[in-house]
Amino acid sequence: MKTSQFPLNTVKETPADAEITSHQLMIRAGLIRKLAAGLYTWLPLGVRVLRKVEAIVREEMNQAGGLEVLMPVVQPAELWKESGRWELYGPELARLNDRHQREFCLGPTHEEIITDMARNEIRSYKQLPVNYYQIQTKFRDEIRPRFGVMRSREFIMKDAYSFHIDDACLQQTYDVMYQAYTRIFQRIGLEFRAVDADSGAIGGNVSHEFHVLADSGEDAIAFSTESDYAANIEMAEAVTLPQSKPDKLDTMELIDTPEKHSIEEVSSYLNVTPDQILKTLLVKGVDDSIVALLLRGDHSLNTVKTEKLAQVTSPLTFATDEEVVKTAGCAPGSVGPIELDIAIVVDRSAAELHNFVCGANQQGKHYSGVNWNRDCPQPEIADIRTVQDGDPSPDDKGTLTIARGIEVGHIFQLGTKYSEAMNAVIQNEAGQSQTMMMGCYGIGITRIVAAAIEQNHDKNGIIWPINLAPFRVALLPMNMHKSERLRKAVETLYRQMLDAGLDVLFDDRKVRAGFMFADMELIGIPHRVVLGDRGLDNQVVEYRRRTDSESREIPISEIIGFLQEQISA
RNA sequence: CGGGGUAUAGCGCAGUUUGGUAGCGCGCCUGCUUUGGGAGCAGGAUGUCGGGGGUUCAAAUCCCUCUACCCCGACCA
Repeated sequence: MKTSQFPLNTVKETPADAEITSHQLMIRAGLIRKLAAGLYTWLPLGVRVLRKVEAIVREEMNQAGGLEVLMPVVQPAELWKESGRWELYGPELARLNDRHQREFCLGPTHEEIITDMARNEIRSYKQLPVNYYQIQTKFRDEIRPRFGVMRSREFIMKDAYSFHIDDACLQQTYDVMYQAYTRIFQRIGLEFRAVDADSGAIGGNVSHEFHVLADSGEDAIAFSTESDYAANIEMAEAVTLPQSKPDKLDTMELIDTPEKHSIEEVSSYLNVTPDQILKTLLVKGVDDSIVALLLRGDHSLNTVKTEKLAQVTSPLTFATDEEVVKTAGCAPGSVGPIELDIAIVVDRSAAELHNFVCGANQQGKHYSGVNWNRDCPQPEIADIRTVQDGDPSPDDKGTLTIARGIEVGHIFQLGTKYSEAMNAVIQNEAGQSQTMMMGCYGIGITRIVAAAIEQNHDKNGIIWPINLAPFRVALLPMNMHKSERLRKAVETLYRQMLDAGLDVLFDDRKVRAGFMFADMELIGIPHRVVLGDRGLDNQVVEYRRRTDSESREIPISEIIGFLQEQISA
């Protein structure tokens, strides 16, 4: 391709409304333009990248036995009412009426549609397992779209849905998809992790997320230094951190802690470390009750884990200050478990404390030297804290490291959540009706493009992994308009590159050298070949990798072979 | 949805306090010179000052109202 036929819509200035690097660079490099909040137009250069991602995903899905389908964006309300999600989904589901006032929605995901298709098309266990997928536009009316295509309202997703006769069969396909996803992200060329995940609103039990590692990621993931254990921090099991048992137990004392409310204040005032202080949080429980949650002072509450407790409400809601006063007899900051007559849950590590400090349920007073059972019955123990960097890995191998990740893929074992609600049954070997098992598998195609940039850029622009690059080679002539001999040589080289199957962008614009260099670095072309009159005299080109800081000379006759080697390496 | 902010040329911004009929940089067009890291000079085009209403001789500027967008919180590929 020549730049004269493929205009680069690059801009020098950073747009005011783009916050993160990938968003800024996508605008600056001319990949996307904003239409409205969370809605983006993909320009030609961006589409080339998008198609490369899609092609890899499609190949690997086909390779893994997936069957491509294409379902509508607009979906009838009836199916959503059948699954129960018409009511459950909330305002994120964009609803609309047609001219006959029939209700529809814009598909945020396609479980209902595929389940409807499957129940119509699949009759017998002999047709199972099947795994349908599509690469298609989704719409979610996000409360707050942000970060460009990272969290947009309209986006492209690869979504796959598998159907099975039993659990074992589902597990098998799930494993195949796990492997396929691993290959996809390897081929795309990003540093990633598969992590244990919460299955959230989609439903089901087993689930894994695939995260591209990047400091700007919205999710925190925890992984072991010694094993392949990895989990979303929401899910990562916090193991008990035992406290060395003291030789003798202190006596419990009531002490004045005037105006000392936070853990830090109490800690420095009493000169005890935060891990010796018990933190008491009051949250709303079922049936308008209040529940106390106890944590070590240096630990923080994990809401995802806590919401799974039977005693508390979901979503988790903190008690108001008035409710705290009414329940504990004092304001937040002095609350503790002693003689507190409500449901109490203590975190595993907090249950290990001895001689600890806690609130006394009297304004401005704490107890010190508190011990479980002697001073206060030990409450129900649960894992309700968020793991921290340096915690032991739950599999007992190594310690946990916390990293930031961008969720680009998520696979679930749904079980019969949708097939049961929508009566997707088949006949089994014994001739009886049986509800199908389902799995579902998503990849954010548009998000991958942003994540790739987030992980791979420098001050000059994007650094594409070779398999995502809109063009793999940039061919830059120096002042071609002044030298007919150079023009001929570069045109010849360009044709030879095309004939050799190289994905090359030939910059035939009449612009200065620096301008070309800056543009090609901004749009992130991995390999750069420069040819000028001087090089022509010596029959050499200058070659430079996007990640290199120096160029090297390669004989013109060898450059194509050299590039092919570099690209396949 | 709650809290905060912004809206002036394609982009980035000044002008608003103190009303007088719109400007800077980048980009764009033309010409000349230049040409190995986003060139220089000269000339040029481009604005319902977010929309509507009001006050006034006069509104980008003051008042009312609506809208869009951005940032902070809960969701997710």
